Amino acid sequence: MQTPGEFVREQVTTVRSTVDRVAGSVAESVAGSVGEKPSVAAVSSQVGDFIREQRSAARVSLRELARAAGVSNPYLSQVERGLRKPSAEILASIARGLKISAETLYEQAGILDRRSGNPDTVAAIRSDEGLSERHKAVLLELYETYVREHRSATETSARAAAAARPAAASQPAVQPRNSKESA
Amino acid sequence: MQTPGEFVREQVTTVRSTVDRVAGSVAESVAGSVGEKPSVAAVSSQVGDFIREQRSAARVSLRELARAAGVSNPYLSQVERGLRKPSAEILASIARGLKISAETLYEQAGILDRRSGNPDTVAAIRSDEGLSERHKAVLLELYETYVREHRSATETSARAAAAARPAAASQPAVQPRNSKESA
DNA sequence: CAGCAGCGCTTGCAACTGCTAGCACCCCCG
DNA sequence: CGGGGGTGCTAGCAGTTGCAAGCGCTGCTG
Repeated sequence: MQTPGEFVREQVTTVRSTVDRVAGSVAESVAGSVGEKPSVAAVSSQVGDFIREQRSAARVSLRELARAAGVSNPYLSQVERGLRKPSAEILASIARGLKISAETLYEQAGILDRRSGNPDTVAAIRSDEGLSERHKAVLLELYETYVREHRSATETSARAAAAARPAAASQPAVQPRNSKESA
Repeated sequence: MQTPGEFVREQVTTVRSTVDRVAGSVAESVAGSVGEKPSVAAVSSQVGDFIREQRSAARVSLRELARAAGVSNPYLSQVERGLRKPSAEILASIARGLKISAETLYEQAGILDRRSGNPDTVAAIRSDEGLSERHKAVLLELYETYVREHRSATETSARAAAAARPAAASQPAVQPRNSKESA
């Protein structure tokens, strides 16, 4: 029987080989939704629709929002109708005008991927100076993977305890073994 | 002892960096008189410097990164030198090529606010309720491994820097090792 | 009725982004 | 020496972004 330390070490080794594969898709998980030209048009329309929704909800005219945001109203109109694809700076300005977070619009625009997990943990890893940027990216990706697993495992076990184990085997090399060890 | 070629190369490098510094301050003082521009120029230079650093750390040529990122190498060169301000999409592509998260580059570019995290990554992971205990252990082990690697790379770089000081090779030779180990 | 204020949108343009073609330089080989 | 491979950068250009000037429409007022 393995000691806990050995078990962890083995996991780390397994994780290492997985991490190399995962690392290649790290920024892709963020950029993937921005990569393909076809979806760009849809995304422009999405953020435009979203802006219009928020503006309507706030009962603000296009000109009022444009003024508040510091952008031209014709341009804002074009953005809302998906005719133009605004830069991040413009999105941030519009967010300010709408009194919502810029990240919200970035996500709608497909610029920023929604992060799972605890923002504090994410921020801790991101700001840790003892890590290289690449290692940060790898840890964050793994962290998110685990959080998603934990979440789905929690939901699955809430539904049917018997089905919980097979469902946990949906993730790559790491989780299956983990699952086996606990069984 | 330096060869004549090395000496000339060193001189050219020195001249280059001087010119860049002077050019940078010129652009800054010009932009400063326009009001908003200064911070934009500074930010463009910041993300460009950061990209160059990460690229050097990864021991990747400009062309290789450009290829990996799917952007043109002249454009990447201009971005690194702060001559152009890339869109979020381009930043995400570059991040993918560098195998780091896009958010990192967004932060450097001033598009995304940096969230100050818990200074203690270990504590953050430990107290994260979105993780199972096993996953916490795995993440922490990996984290420690990475920190150790980073630390030894830093120490190696400190030694290498001392040895390399006469050659004045402020360029990478140091961190590539880190990159190799993680790759 | 005309005039005014508001609404959102059209049009043309300057500035910018990201690219291609090519340059200058370096190193190595036959 | 010339040729090949690599490096990073220059210059010109097409397409895009964000703007200003202006349009057409609606409702209200004297």
